[in-house]
Amino acid sequence: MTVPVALSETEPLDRKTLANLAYERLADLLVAGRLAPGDKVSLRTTAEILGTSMMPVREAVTRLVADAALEVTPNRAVRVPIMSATRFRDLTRVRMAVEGLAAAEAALHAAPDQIAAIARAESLFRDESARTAPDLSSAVALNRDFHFAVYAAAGSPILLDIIRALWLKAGPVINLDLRANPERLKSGGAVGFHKALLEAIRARDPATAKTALEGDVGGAADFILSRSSLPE
Amino acid sequence: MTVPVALSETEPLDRKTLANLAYERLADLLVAGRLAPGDKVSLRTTAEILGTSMMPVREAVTRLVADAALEVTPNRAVRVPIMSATRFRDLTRVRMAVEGLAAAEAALHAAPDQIAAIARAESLFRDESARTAPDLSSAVALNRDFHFAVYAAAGSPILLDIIRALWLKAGPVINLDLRANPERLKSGGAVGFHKALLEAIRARDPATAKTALEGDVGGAADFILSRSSLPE
DNA sequence: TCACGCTAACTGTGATCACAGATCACGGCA
DNA sequence: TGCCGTGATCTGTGATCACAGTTAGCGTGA
Repeated sequence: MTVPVALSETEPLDRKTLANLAYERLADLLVAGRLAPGDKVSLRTTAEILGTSMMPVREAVTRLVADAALEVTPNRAVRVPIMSATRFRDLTRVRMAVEGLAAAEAALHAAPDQIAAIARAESLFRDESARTAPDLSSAVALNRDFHFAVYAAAGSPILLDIIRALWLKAGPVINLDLRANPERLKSGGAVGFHKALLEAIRARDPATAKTALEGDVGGAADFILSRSSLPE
Repeated sequence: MTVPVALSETEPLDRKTLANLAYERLADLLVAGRLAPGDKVSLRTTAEILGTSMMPVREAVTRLVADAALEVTPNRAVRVPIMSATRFRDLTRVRMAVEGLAAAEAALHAAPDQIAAIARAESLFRDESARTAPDLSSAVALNRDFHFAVYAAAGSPILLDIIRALWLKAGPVINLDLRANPERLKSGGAVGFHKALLEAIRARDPATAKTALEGDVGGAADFILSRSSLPE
């Protein structure tokens, strides 16, 4: 049996088990900052909310715990980990290195349609940020879309998985902070860094792409650390 | 209550659940190359071997599947993924970048006792490799010990977790190949690269450390790709 | 001898139950 | 009024059962 090329190049999508669906739900909440550090996640309660038995939720939570996106405390309670300033700095360093690498690779390898997708995502995020009263949930989602459009263009599935795991850890801190300090959307340089990143990718300039991304990630981190609501 | 400093700086170890023990067992088998690509892993069978119910194994396998260290085929069978040459190249590129970064950080931040531990591990691996008939299982374990002594010295828990996940993917291919072609232990440059890496760390030279590690990882990968038992 | 078909044994997934331990709120005592 | 003890209710962990689907092997047919 022969299959169209476009189809054979497509990644096998996750088996649609209830556990995978539960995982995606929880992962979305985490990267969107809808779950805050310290929030408890009960297996039975979320199972009831999702309308399933405890089993799929249990599996989803197990995976998130393995990624350190959730943690189970010694007292048998699952919660979003409380990130110390030290750990946040570590996370930011790793993100700048790994996502910087992905941005550089994207500059080298992005196909025309991928560049178009990145440009589209950049435009949507810029428009939302420019509104007088930006919708925070939309802005968070559009920021994520832009970043992952770039990372997808790097053409490395393994790197992409690593970055996804990093965002699960960073989401609660970064996007919760954004909801608390929405002025970062305007005063922060996100829009500028995105524009620079897009242009670097268009120019096939990996070094500048990496620098732009590091500015974006590092800038937000500095902002949060200066407000320093983080313990330790 | 006050606790000794040395104690408070220690990482909280994994809760000793049966699921965690099962995970460690399976992870060890994978990084040691004792499980080959394509090998099937039955939940019930391994549960019986470990003397538990299916439940802990199920949880361990779930985590390994999430890391792509195992996969469940569309026909409901869990197996070690079969790595294509393309994917192996991707994995190697990412490993060189990430583990290279860790090596550089280790050169910058390694404490004296950490350097001593690295030197000890280097020596043990060198001795084993020099034997007329090296024990492959020992050599594989000692190589792992050396590498992770370096990565631990980088002082980044997050980077360490990422690298652990990479080794779960690489182990079956690399260490299975080593068992098939044990001459790589002697002809390959591992011992030399390790020595260079150790010296670079001692000299606080991150660039050289990164280069040495890239040589080690890249050299083994080139050897395997040239033998090219990998599909695609 | 080869091919077909059937059954029996296996697969992961989901649900349910059991259990030990921790938490929390309520009530009684000082 | 303030504090301590206690039981009801919650927590995750492990075991067991049910189910639908796949695989593999054996026997029967041509």
